[in-house]
Amino acid sequence: MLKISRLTDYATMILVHLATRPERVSSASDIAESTHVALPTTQKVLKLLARSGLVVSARGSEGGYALGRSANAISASDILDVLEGPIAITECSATHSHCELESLCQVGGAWQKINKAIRAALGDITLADLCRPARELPVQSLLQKVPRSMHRSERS
Amino acid sequence: MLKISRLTDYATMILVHLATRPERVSSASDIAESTHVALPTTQKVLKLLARSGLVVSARGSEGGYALGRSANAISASDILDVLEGPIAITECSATHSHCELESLCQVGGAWQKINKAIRAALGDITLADLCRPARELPVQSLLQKVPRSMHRSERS
DNA sequence: TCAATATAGGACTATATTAGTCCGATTAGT
DNA sequence: ACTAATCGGACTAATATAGTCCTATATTGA
Repeated sequence: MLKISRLTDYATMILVHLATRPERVSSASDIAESTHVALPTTQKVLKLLARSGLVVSARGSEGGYALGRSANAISASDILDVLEGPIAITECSATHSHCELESLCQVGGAWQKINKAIRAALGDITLADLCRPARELPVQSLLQKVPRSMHRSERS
Repeated sequence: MLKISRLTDYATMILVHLATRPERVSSASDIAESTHVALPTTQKVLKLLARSGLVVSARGSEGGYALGRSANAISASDILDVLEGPIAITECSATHSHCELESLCQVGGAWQKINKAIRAALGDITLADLCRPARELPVQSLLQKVPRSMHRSERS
């Protein structure tokens, strides 16, 4: 819950990188070098982003990628939709459909509603916001333990 | 992102079940039968819940489980903390603290902020809310939970 | 006290998801 | 034509999650 995949993390970095270079296209290898994400992974992410329209691509020599639209027209939920799909917080499996305890089945609906509200809130946060330094935001100290696996170990 | 694990789903169902029976303790096998979750899995979830204090347990004959506190004193984020841990949305690993591209490193901080806002909102949703039909949920407060400075701006 | 009934803790396996790499094809510029 | 790119997708590896099972311990009541 509330964990974004590493690919989404990379995608965000890549998009921020592109947002700072609105004029020109950047090749996958340039982006990989700048973001310190391994090249094959960078390529994979860029392909997903390009297919969704969040970035536009130019093939061939001197080709590369650029933002598909301006940074404040790209929302956090746009990014999540591309990298993780419009996944529901839970799916009420068919095996529960004949459940006689309807109060339990409604729980799934509650999670869905929560999910929808969160996505809506995320729709108001833009890539331009993400480009701004985090320290400009009201700081609330939050000590969270992070699993080893969530670290960006793949970055070179 | 925004996907709860199946175990969390089970836990919620189990808690809702217990919330409807505040007077007596229910054994794991009773709960398994009522929720249609396999017994070993039910036991696993209950053990986690008991360890966290969300439910209290009584061992031995005539033992079982009951809610550790009233349903409106248990929040959605309490449940998530127990089943999924206080996971961060991303974390910039210490080995990259010397990264020369500060703007990219700050992206993680923005996700953290978003995560915190969501968790805070989830802290306001109680087990009692989850027992009620989904349309009565107080989720609209979510939008206010995101720091103002992160909302869409006209800048750039 | 003994037997029956529970939970407690944790090891273990199986499964699903995610990450990462690589290959061949296509496209565009020089 | 040659070179430098993206495109699509297959494939493997790594990781996380789910689910099961075994042994120990506690409680109750006959």
